[in-house]
Amino acid sequence: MLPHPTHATVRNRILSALPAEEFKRVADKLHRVELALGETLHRAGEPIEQVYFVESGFISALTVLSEGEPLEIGLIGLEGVAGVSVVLGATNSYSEAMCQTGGAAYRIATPALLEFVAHAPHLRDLLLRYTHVFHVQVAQTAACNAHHELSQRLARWLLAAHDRSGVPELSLTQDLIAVMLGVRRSTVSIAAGSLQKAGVIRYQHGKITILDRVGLENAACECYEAVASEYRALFGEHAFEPATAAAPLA
Amino acid sequence: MLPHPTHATVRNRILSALPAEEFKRVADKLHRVELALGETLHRAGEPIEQVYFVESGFISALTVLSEGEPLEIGLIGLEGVAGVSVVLGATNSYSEAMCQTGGAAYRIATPALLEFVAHAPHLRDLLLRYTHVFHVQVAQTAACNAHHELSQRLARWLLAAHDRSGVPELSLTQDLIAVMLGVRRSTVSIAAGSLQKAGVIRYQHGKITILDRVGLENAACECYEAVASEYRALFGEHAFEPATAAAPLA
DNA sequence: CTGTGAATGTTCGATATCGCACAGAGTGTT
DNA sequence: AACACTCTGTGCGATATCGAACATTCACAG
Repeated sequence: MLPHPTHATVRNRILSALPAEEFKRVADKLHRVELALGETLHRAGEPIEQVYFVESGFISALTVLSEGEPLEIGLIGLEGVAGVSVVLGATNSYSEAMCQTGGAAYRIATPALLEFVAHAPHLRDLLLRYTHVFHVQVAQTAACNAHHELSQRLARWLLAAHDRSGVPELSLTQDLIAVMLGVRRSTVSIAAGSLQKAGVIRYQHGKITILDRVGLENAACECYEAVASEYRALFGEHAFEPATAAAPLA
Repeated sequence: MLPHPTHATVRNRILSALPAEEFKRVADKLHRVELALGETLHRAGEPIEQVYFVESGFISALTVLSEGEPLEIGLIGLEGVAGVSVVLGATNSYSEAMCQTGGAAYRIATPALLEFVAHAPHLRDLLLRYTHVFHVQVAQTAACNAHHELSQRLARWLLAAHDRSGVPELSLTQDLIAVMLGVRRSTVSIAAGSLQKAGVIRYQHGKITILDRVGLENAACECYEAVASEYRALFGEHAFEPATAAAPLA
């Protein structure tokens, strides 16, 4: 894999949406990095040195509460960027950004990105629009956490993960999902068991396969669709679809 | 009250932080409006025609879930702006903005604001920074809703309302607070009763008085301080203090 | 094939909140 | 002073999830 992206092969939705001229300018400063499972890109409270345009896999944004466990507030995949808050003037990360899956990204040093943002209007607009839809995702999560049952939230989360990873088979343990959703693993076990009985997912030891995407959408709360539609409103109809959405799922 | 703000008397933190030259340019386009209790500034899904720089009282940003009740995701007071997402490129509001208290604001038509943002770098930077801290507030709320007990969340909310309104006596029923926090009124009644027994607040028929600010901070979860410190990091040490903070509370 | 560790299933008492109902207390109006 | 209405207190069965423990099943290494 080349260290710099090309406009033809880049998967990240923001980079691929750039006009050729801006893409060419920014591509030189982007360096491909492989993301290991469990790798932390940004730590809460610490400076954001690099910004990551996700190419594959997905990143969890986690709020760390002092008493104990982190809790996921948003997912970032190939539709987005980890560390985008530097564009708003933040220097340190308020959240933890962790790769849950293994994957890849193009990364750029924060000062270089800010330099481009000041002189590349399309990139700036795309990053601001992405900031907005990420904000909507977080806001919906706040309401969802307060009001929806775990079974619905689990279905929503699996849909979001599917969208962002682009593959129907996810390497995820129930233990990990429990931390993301802020509940006990045993509660996830029960909810996941129901989904499996209903035939919409299948899982065996850390591998979850989505068998029935529509069934999963029906099992999820409205929050999935609310976020997806905001993406579509700002990025167009196909912005949120995984690259391999057309491929058969099973 | 004059229809346009003056730099000497404006209370809104973003407007008052503008350099004189930019303030003068934007002041002409700002029109003072009184906000009635329960008035809706923006409706979910509808265009943001006007942006409001809050002068007094506070605005709730609410996510409306289809099944029923709205749920508050953030509070906006004189430190901020309602409708700031237009700066990120959004045209429609994803949330409901409602005035919970009665108050006042300076409002500006969205196209006029966007015109200024393009040519007033300080205003743009301030609005982007405010967008960031509001985002942090929403993110913290997402975690808080999932993990913290109502008694802590209630204390946090009262602190935030106090900061944003600038007065220790708030006209708020438990019924209203219950909707904001997404719980039953009877649950609020129990939590508020504990706080009153402990002597940190007092309330009678829709009036809540904060008697012991420090006691309330101790009763609140870390989420209050986490958001406040992010404000301080981006707006300076005093950005988040109510104008009347030095005045005795009781 | 077999053992080992990880992942998952299951149970159970405890708890916070729900959802609802009704009583009591305060405020403003006539 | 009496009334009406709003706001608040309280009780109670139902429920989702907690928190913890233990049993079981699967995948992989040797």
